[in-house]
Amino acid sequence: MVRKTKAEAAATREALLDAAEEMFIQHGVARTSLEQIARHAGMTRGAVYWHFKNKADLFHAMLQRVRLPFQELVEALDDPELVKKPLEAIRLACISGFEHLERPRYRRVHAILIHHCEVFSDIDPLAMQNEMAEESCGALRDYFQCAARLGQLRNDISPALATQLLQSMLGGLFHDWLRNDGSFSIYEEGSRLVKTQLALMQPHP
Amino acid sequence: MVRKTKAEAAATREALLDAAEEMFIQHGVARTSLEQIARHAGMTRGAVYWHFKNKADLFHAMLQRVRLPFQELVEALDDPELVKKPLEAIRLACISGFEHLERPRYRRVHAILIHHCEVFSDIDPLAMQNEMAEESCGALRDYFQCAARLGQLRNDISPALATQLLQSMLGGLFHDWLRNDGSFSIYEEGSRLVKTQLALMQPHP
DNA sequence: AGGTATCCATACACTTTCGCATGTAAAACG
DNA sequence: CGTTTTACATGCGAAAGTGTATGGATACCT
Repeated sequence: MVRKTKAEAAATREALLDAAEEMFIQHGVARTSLEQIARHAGMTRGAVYWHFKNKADLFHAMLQRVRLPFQELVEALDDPELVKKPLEAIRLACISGFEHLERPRYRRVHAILIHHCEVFSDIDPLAMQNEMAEESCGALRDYFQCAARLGQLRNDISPALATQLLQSMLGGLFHDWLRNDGSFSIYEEGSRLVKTQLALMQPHP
Repeated sequence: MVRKTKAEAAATREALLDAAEEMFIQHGVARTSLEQIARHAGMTRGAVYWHFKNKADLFHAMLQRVRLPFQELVEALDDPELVKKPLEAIRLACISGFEHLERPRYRRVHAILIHHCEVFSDIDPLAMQNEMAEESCGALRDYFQCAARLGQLRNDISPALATQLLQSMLGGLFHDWLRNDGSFSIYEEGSRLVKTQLALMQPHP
């Protein structure tokens, strides 16, 4: 059995990516050979080299399956009332993000990107992380500025400062969660932390 | 010239560790060979294998040069008045920690541990990070509990929640700082963030 | 002063991995 | 239905890295 139908070929490609995820998170990116990935998917290296140029190309393809931009999380809420309550919009967007992250594939790939891969050849994971951080940070800032204009932010805290506080808190929580192998629910913990932090930032009643 | 005096031998050992730091942070741990480390220090692999058992042993020795426990930071303050002001103790300890981290060697090694190394053979960087996180987290919790007893913490925020908030914020800031290659001062940014966050947690005047 | 342990360079064998070249049977296409 | 292309498996050469064995010159000790 050699030649497969087009659907089967696409399935083996996905299977290779799945196998790569599991091997990467178990042994690290650098320590897993293309042979191990292929064998774990029930294939040989020939399949890998047919679907991907090399390990960097495979790695890049793996990341493409989990991209989630922050702005889309807010837009997905699709509630016109939220323009009047930007802090609430932030809270709901964070919760939505937590839900996404708890899906196994998202958790695995982000854990790989942050904890299980070094710089190699084509790919610079730190640059990718910076890119994602900058993106969400910019969106956050917009909403905090909106909140400040509406008087829904303590006036002794600038929008920029509020952004940094929340951004750092989210990042720290995210890293803790990944580092502890998802031993707690980032959805529950994150919801509590974000709710508390945003409450602290609101003006006194 | 082969046999060196004991002081010279110790110097070459340090030089090897210095070279390892630079190569690790530049190319990642897995992608740098012992040959590269030795050549960069003006030696050959023979010197490396004399001073260290293998790469994992060298890596471990590199980490031993920068260990800094959180509790010692507080004790180093050595101000008896601080037992009455636990939040201030936390703030000063964080600032002291930031000062340590800005020293180039500390920054380099932590960046390597967090961003430039994968699990390999003997060493599990995630376990090390968890150990360090647990340690500082426990110390933080003690001080927040003390603050709660003294009525210096908002009573709608439990000490555990306050600990998680600050811990996450510090971790996120730390990662951002390392990821951005120290492009901003963690001392200045961190001082502002910690000061603001602690102020938010205090009861209304 | 002589012997020995130290400190490091050099050389060699071995393993691992990569990239490519080739083989091949079935699916896709006209 | 014949031809071409696809979707892999297999095999080979080259390169890199590791661990160790050996050599040698000198600092250190008695």
